[in-house]
Amino acid sequence: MHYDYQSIEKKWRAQWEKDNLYKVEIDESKPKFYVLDMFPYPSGAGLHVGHPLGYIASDIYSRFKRLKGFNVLHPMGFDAFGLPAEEYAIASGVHPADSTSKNIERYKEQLNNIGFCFDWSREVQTCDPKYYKWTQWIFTLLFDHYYDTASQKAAPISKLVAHFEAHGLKDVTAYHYCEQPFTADQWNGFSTSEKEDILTDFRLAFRKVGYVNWCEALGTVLANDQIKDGLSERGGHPVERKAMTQWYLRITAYAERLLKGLDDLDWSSSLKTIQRNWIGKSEGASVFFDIDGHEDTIEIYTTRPDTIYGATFMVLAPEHPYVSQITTDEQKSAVEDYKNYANSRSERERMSEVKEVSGAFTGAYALNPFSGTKIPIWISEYVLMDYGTGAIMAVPSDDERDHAFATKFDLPIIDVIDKSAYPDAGREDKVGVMINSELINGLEVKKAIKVISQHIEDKGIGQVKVNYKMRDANFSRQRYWGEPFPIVYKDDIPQSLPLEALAVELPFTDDFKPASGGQSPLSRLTDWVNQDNGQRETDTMPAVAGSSWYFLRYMDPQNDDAFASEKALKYWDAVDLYVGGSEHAVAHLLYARFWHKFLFDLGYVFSEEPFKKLINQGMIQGVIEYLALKKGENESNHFYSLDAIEGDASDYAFIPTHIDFVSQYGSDQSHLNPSGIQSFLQWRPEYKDATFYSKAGGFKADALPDDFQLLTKSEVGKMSKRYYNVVNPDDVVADYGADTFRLYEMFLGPIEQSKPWDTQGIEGVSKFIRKFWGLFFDGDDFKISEDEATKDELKVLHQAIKKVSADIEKFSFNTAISAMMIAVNELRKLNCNKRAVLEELVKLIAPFAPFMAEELWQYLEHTQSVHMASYPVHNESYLVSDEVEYPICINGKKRALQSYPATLSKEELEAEAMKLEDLAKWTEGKKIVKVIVVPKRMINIVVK
RNA sequence: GCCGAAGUGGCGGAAUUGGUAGACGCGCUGGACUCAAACUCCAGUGAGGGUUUCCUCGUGUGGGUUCGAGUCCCACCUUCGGUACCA
Repeated sequence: MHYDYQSIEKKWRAQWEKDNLYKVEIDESKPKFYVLDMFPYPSGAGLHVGHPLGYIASDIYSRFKRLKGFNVLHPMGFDAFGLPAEEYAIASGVHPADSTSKNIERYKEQLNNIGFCFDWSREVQTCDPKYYKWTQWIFTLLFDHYYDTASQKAAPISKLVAHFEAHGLKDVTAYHYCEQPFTADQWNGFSTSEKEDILTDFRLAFRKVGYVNWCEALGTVLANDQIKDGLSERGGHPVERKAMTQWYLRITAYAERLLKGLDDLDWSSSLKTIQRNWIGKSEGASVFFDIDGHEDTIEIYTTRPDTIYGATFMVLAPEHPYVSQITTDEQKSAVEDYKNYANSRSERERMSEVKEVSGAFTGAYALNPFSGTKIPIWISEYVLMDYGTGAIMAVPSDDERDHAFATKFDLPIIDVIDKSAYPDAGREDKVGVMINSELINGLEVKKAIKVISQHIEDKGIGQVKVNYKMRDANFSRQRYWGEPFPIVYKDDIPQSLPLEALAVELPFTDDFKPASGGQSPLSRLTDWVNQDNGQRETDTMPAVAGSSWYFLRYMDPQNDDAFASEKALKYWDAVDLYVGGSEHAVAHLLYARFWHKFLFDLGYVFSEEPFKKLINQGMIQGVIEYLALKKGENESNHFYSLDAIEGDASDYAFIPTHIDFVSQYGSDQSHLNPSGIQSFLQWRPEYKDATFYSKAGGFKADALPDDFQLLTKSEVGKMSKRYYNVVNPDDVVADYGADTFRLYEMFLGPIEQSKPWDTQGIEGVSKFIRKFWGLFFDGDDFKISEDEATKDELKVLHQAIKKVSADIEKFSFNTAISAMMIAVNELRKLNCNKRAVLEELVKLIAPFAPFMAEELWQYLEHTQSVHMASYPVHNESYLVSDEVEYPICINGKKRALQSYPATLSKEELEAEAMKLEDLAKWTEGKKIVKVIVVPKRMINIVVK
């Protein structure tokens, strides 16, 4: 019988929806399993074939776990706030709420088309006030807490205030940035505003003036990961540094826990490394240097205190607060000029430039605390205000940048380490013996670091210190389409709103353009801004806000009294398997871990880490097909086949063409044939008069020879609207069916790997599906035998069960599919149509091809869904063979193949092998040194 | 530059973790069916040589360990991803 995937899939999609087949509830009688996908941003372009890769993998795993008896939570939702909808609104006038909900509908349709087992009753949309009410609430918690370093967890600000009232800053155990000590009396005398200024240095959500990545064209601040090569990732606009008051989250308080927590996570080592590098822990010392003729001292941070005798100058960041105080009159103009220069330079200029050393001398001198030498203080942009203390001791002998700086400005260099024992060591390697360093001469570097650090602490000029590269997270965006802050300013003092006042709903507007002076569009809505109790914050939260806790909401999505009930949070606990792209390696995964730890500290969640196991699916890329258009006078007129290009490739412009027109797409032979050229011209009529050149010469479009080929340039790249290479899963599903599509994406290779989309092989899995189907039919009749299965049939079946189960557990879906293909091929050879075998096989394939499996299950006269059945378990006894085929090797090279009864012992096998006549020619005249027998594997005879 | 991952047929990729390299699929070649084509089915398919049942080479390159290496060790090359003045 013909396998009619279209009617089968349509039928079951409707039936499953009607039955609420995938709805899950808390069920204490079953073990739970939480499978999560990174929820998508619903863009206007819709899903392309790359998006479902991870979803298919997690879907198979979810279905497998359910069949294995787990209560599986497998939800889906939408990361619905974000820049693209707003950009689209500015360009088209369509309100982001409208375009977003339309896009979400489209996404859901596409997802359902593929047959995912999402429990849609648990859907979450981050732009829904019912959802972001809780995003705002968590923010208020962050605002109202600080990090207590004694208990190593978050604690309420009220506790801190009580401490201040009784003891001032003294003995406070908190992670904070407050530098001015104060007593209890002073605190109690402070104004509300002064108190708030101090509390700001403690709150986990706080405001500060920061240097931010300002994008004028987009009218907003961007995160580092939204910038590529100094340009905004979206739109490619220039980005500059600008000082603004912004909201920040004090994620740095959690740096150590975020770092330590990685150790126990089942994530790929590369992902963990990325996070470790991002956190960037370093151990060193902070040291105070006296300034010649000034009261103040400059604090520096170094990981190489051992080289302190080699510190021949100091460098401050241009923004360092001391710069103006210490600069001498003679140097004032030079320093001012340099500060202006550094400030004016955009990120792009800094990054695109070849490293060129620049700086200015302040005219001031510091005193090296150990050698006592007067050393000049410079400023340079290579020292960053945001890292360490914004000041360094420069050791040109042992630091590349300091060396380059010293060379350029002719500053002294003193060698302090004898590295003659390590000829391969570089300038910054921590090896060698100290010289020219009075207190530590003769010590090895590692020992010297310890000894000098002790001296530093003993002298009271500094202390051993741990530093992190990670910065506090900028949490403000000057945009419309995001969560409003639950903050009201009263006399400029920010106050968090109580839960009863939440959600602070995003007010309606149809004017999305940024307001002047870096203000969000919300600042124009004065009725909304001005409240009885003060003025609202007009910035909105960044996209990471909503995605930092969405996985908790799925556990109890309708709850209006809590972000999720304690019962749900305790039952579902944490995500057991998280599948998503590595592009979220830093921002999302780090912030989500941070929020989760914070909620854990407060007792709202019951696990310290949110994502126990994480798999990064690779990207499915597109192939971009370019046409070579000759540059020059008749710009729009001359297309060249790739093999007819004359001269330099830079004389040609390569314009992307729609991949639908290209024959042998993605190969070396990709080309436009005459009908492809006609399609191209219909699409781009401006080229209708063009001439097309191949090696055979130039032709007008209406005079192309039949065999004309215009070779195109194929390049693997992003699948994107702008390259006209987007492949919509709906089309593939329409052509081959969802089951084939699912199987094919999995069959392409390991899910972690990236690969270009290529439909070449899809026929293979399509054929497999039809063969599978065919096992159940004789002509048009469903025909199944109730006879007992033979030994051979059972062996084939149980081999498949064993392999497929093991492969799913290790996410090796491509090999699981091969195993099923092998089983089907073998059963066809055996003409097997026995229920005892085929019924098990249907369950085996159900997670991969849910529609076909369900249809066959119904043919097999079951009334309950196959997706609620239980997964087959293999029986080892069917797998044992009576005979084992042994390769017989001479010196490790296979020379013969021989079957022996499986029961033979090592000694018997050796004796049997020695009798083989085939081996005579290899052993003749040689001495047999030894024989290695590995039972069930191989026999190797070593001769000399 | 630094960190991470990976290099296997014409292609996507297997290889029980040190034990028959190339499973499975695509593509290609030949054959059957057909008036013909598609579908389907059968056989072959790493390279080179002997052409029958055989031999040599072969997992990025060069070395090493081992009875035996795609797998382990050392050095190098290439590709992809991350990161970038982090003191």
